[in-house]
Amino acid sequence: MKKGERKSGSSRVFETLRRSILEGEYAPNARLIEEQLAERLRVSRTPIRQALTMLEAEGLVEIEPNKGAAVRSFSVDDVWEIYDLRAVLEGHAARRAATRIGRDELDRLWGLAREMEGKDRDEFLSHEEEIRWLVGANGEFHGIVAAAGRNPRLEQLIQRTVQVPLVFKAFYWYTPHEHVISNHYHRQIAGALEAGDAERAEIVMREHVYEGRDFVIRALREDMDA
Amino acid sequence: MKKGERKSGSSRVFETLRRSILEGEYAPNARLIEEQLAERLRVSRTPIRQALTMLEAEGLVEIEPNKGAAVRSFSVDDVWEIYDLRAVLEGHAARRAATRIGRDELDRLWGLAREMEGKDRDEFLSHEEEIRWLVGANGEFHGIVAAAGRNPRLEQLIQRTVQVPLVFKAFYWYTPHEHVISNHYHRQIAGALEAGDAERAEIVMREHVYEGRDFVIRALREDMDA
DNA sequence: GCTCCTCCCATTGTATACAACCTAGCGAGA
DNA sequence: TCTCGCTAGGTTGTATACAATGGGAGGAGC
Repeated sequence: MKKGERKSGSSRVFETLRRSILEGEYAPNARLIEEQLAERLRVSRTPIRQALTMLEAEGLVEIEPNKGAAVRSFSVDDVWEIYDLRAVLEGHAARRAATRIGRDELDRLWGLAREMEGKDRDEFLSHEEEIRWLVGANGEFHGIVAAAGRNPRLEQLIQRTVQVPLVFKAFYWYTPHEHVISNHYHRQIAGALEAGDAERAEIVMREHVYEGRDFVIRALREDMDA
Repeated sequence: MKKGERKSGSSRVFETLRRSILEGEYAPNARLIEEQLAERLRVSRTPIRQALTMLEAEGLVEIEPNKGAAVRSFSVDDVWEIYDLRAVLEGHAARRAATRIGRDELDRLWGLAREMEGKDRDEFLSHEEEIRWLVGANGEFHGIVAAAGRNPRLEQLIQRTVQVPLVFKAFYWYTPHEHVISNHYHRQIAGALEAGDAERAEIVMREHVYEGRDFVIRALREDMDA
């Protein structure tokens, strides 16, 4: 028996649009016109509308009644808010995870931490591919911690809070220095979790998030000045 | 048709269904059949489907592909999860609110605290009406604190986390003793916020939430035994 | 009696037709 | 020139028709 859930058209549309938005294919504030999307994705407007409704709930698009949907834009204040939430939510997840995480999850965390440092990874990737890989690996790392908190609602909230277009863009701006810092925190987090030290896990995770926040905000300002 | 009603059909349907579910009009796990709802609410299936999609995002209904929507049910574990989140989210909101809340909001908090204690309230209400009033007042109290955290995303997360059918039911189970405790915490919270004591505001709010959690869990177990 | 198979119907998923609405653009009058 | 109002085109909101899915009743075979 396959684990596969039968994908209805609307959820395929939903996932497609979500990816496109997260990867920045649609610019912030770009209008999403139902008929255009329908034609592009070879479905009628019905599943498009359903997907847009779901995307609005996820906070990725904004729908104004009788005016339509647009890709949500994120101001510097929004970024600040988001990271404030991430610190609280992911910190709490880390705290819970410290007493709940399993051996296999810890192994995966250490493995990811090593790989993100460039070790155990000998394939040649283009810059674009490497970024994409890093986004995935980093996402998986944080996802494992979130899941190890063993509170599905918390996990979902984190998922929704983290998934914004900027996260993808941010990795383009990272310099080797930022990666070193980030990797350092990943090891610290894995260490605290392995030690079962809930207090330290939360603190370190929060610091990691704040570090990311400060960098992204700095980068955003520079980007705006340029 | 009355003038000034700008709301589209689907959002009216959404609000109607939401209220009904929150107030327990539809039992947990009850199937929500589109055509029945359509007939009852005098609209076609289209806005019904849209509303159901939104309700699923809010976590109030569960939609299984090709099988339809059902009112989501909440296990004891779910309740535990929810209150765990509430403690973190509302605690954080209270912390933030301590340095951001305004005079008028504080006044309203004190006013609500007094009213919930039965003071300044001389109308005669039936038990049903009183419960309904208390749910509203308590919701407003917590809503003000959440809003005073000045992070709209946090506020929204709290809203979605708090709004589950059980919250409404729980008030039916409260005895005078529980009300005394709850009111005591409300005063403590307002006091900490007025003093600008962020640390204490967070701690007291968390205690308040945990108090509620323990009571609801106890009540749920008794309810299941009976 | 038990299992399996098939068909049927209730219900959901999608497409399309139509109504309501918003906005841009033009022109008339002050 | 500026403002107001009107019309037209484009887009969203809703209704309806049709296709696809799933589950259950009932019968055939053992």
